[in-house]
Amino acid sequence: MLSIGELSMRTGVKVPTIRYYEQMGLISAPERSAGNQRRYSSVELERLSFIRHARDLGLSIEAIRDLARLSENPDMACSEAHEIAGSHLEAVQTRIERLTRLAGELHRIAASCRGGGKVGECHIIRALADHALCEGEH
Amino acid sequence: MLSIGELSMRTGVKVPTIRYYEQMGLISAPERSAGNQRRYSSVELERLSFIRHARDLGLSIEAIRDLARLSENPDMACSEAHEIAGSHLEAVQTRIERLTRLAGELHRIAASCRGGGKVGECHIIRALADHALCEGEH
DNA sequence: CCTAATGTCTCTAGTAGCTATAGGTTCAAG
DNA sequence: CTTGAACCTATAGCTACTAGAGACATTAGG
Repeated sequence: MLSIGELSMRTGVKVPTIRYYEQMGLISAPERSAGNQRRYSSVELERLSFIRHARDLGLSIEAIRDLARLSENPDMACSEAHEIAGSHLEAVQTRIERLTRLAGELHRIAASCRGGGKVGECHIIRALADHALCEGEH
Repeated sequence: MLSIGELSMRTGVKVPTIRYYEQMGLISAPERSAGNQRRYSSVELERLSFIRHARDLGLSIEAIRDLARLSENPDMACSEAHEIAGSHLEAVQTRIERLTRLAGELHRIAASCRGGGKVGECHIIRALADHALCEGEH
């Protein structure tokens, strides 16, 4: 039986976050010690590791709730899991593209100024004030 | 003199967001009509465009507040502006790298399953449950 | 000039995913 | 048995908005 602190260390999920997940219904309420402290078994350790990993991959709490529900019914078809992972992948790729365009723009803006002059002539400020100076859209 | 709705249309910033920016001190409280409605001049139009553009580039409200303060003192050195833009660029690039690694991992996970089988043998679920199956770190 | 439709006002609460604080209780080591 | 760390609940805060309620203002048409 693990205390919440031990569970936290083993999974890398912070203590308040574990309690938060319990509140959100991502993990179920565990047993309690005589003095009302949470005591976890290896089942919960695995479940929390699963959640941690999925969070690291950027999945939302909602998506994880769905996946976790699926993983508890091993006989269900896994097309839903496939769909969740796929649509998340798409979202991530979209975000990468967007960020890449932004980085290009920012690079251009930042490079236009060595930081030595006065704000009055600063290209950064000017570029930010005037969208028309941008190369692409964002 | 523009109403808040007209200002919104011209800048692409939604009406409640404009009021929110005013509350946050990003823009100052404008004049009011006889009936207590906000009336904006072109000064505020420019300022809000500036903010909009900077937000589009992903800058935080905090950073924008600093930049906007700078842009009002044209005699100040612009090294600070340079620094803000530079450190933001760095943050964006870090995020891109991280996301790219994640996308690779997700792609691998999603590709391992065509969605036809049962959850019990699903590689997506298994991969999420077991970090050790991952290729890189994240 | 009146009416109806639309726009605007303030205030409050909700979103995601936590994090932090306060004030109290329990546990484990010495 | 005492002490100090870990734990408990409950509440508020974070970012950057968004949504809703209920009341007032403006404007175009008749």
